[in-house]
Amino acid sequence: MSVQERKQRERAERERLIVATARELAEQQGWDAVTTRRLAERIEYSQPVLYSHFRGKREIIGAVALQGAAEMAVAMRAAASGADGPRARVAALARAYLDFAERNPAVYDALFQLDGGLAFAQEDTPEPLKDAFAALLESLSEVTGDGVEPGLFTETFWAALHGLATLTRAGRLPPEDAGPRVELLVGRLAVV
Amino acid sequence: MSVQERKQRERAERERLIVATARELAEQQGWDAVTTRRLAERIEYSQPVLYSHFRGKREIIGAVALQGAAEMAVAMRAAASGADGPRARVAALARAYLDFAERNPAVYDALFQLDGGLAFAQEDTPEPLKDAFAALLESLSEVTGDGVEPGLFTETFWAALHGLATLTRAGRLPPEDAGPRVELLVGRLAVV
DNA sequence: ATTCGACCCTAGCACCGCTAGACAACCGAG
DNA sequence: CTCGGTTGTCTAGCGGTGCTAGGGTCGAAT
Repeated sequence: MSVQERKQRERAERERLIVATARELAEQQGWDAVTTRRLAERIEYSQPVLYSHFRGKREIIGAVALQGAAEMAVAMRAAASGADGPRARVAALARAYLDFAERNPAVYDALFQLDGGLAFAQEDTPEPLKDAFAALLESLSEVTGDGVEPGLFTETFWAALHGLATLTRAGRLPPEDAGPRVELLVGRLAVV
Repeated sequence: MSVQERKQRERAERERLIVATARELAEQQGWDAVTTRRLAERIEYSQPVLYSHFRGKREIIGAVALQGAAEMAVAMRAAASGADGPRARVAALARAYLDFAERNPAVYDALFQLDGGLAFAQEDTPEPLKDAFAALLESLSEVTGDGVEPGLFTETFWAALHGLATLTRAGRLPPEDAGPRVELLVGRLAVV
């Protein structure tokens, strides 16, 4: 049995390598540069090996997205716990969100921009995604205000942050006033 | 001279045909289906003809985007002029924006999601883009509130709408509560 | 009528995601 | 210890992509 176990371990290790390499390549040169050929070459296997781990490129993107969601949840909770009071917490959360998007553009794209074949906002949504949303909700439910469902508020707040993140990075918004825009958003949306 | 003029006219007409066909194909089957081969076949010319009008696929996307920006500006002003009072005007504007994004997904993508090679938020930004932004600013500057620059407010409001539009269409947000989310956003961001 | 230039098409390049089928290496049974 | 069979990997190739070089045709101007 130990032989099979070793093989399984090696297989899992190689799968991690694939995901890590895809992510690295995407962060370095963008997702367009992540081709199955290049990816295969970097992990020093032939292309078909990729398809023994994933159905296709889409699933690889999905795997990177899940990894990113877990990291994002951690980052959100860290930012929230480092601030005093609901208002400051939400401000810190918003800044941390945009910071994450800016520092990990490829991961952010895998999560929210590209098709990774993942289900969102449903029962069969993968746990990391649900948890990342929960991390936002934890802080945002403190400033939701009366008569509004916290889930709905979180969705709206998140969408606003997402808009800022994507439009800024796509060059649609000038990067200079990023700070004031976040302040404005938090100041108006959060009810203290 | 009249021969040259006729040729120029025919050339311009064909260029319009290319853009219209690209847009149509994109709305019907998505931008992935807009390949130079398919596009060439539909306009009943060979591929290289496309390249005598545009540098490449990117520029075709850009042309569709410019067309869309002009239409969007018209739609925004129409929605604004049909409502009484600043608050109702902004609500109508927001609904019209999301409606435009939902009804013309391919055009919306060309504008804000894909790379059409256009400059945004700069001096050399094409006029239609500037004007679409101006159309938003006209209504939003009425509800900006004190101590906030209307341009900054418009950018923030727009980003929030963009987030709602893209996340909803990408299946990241459940479509059911789209209405309440817009209400919440307008209610909190707009200062009456 | 002839030359010349503008125009368009055929054919092809390098790349893409993905897969069929050949081959080698290794495991377990006799 | 040998031998079948399974498991795993690779080479090669399919149909597609954006884009372009080069040849040929056709009409305008001399």
